[in-house]
Amino acid sequence: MRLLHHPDSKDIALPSVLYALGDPVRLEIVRRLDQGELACAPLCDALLSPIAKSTMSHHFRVLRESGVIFSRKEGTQHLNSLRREDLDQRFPGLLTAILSADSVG
Amino acid sequence: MRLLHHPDSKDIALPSVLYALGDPVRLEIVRRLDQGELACAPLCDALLSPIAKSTMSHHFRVLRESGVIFSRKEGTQHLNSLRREDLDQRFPGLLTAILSADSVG
DNA sequence: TTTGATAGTTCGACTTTATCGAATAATCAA
DNA sequence: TTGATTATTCGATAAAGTCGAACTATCAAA
Repeated sequence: MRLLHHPDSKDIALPSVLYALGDPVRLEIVRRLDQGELACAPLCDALLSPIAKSTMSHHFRVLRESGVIFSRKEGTQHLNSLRREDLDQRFPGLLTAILSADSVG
Repeated sequence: MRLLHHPDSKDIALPSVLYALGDPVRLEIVRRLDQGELACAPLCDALLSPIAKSTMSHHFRVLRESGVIFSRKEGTQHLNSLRREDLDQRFPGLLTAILSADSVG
């Protein structure tokens, strides 16, 4: 198993973060992670439209490599969480504005 | 000349806005438009890396159709401006957080 | 009007990225 | 070891981005 790459807080770039969040599926993932740590499978099940596992894997990688989420391995599953502190420190107000926005928006 | 399409304020969607801003060139355009209305050409000249006119045209379309900018035709040129009020009303704090972020971000 | 210059858009080709299903790897429990 | 669960990787197809060339629109000067 390859080590999961997470950028340092200082290396989290705004365009990458916005890009990562600029996809409806990934934005929905982030909304749910705001409630707490979750594995891929329950997130996948919770989505409105069915998405292939491989595609979900891709979405998690984009979120992880942009610095939006942190993934830790626990048994057979990966538990994902929002990097709230890092993001708040790096881009104050951004995550709050995004998560407090009308979810229909 | 086809009419330029601008979404109604209420139809501005968060994922689309984040997607539009999730590109370094478009983010740079928005940063400059925060200083005031500008046509494409001066923006194009001001960019760090040279971008083809046709590509710039594409970027402006993405920004316009997502509701981030307003474009009005004046003579041979299009003057672009940020839809600050609409965005602030729709997603409070978002644009402020993005524009006040470290530009190196 | 016609000509020329300026500002952007559209088109076709090529490159890059996204999505999917199938196959694979990793972990745990029986 | 076998089987079940969880997620990643691979190869193929579909979608989106980028470019230069050709085109349209507008204005100004002759």
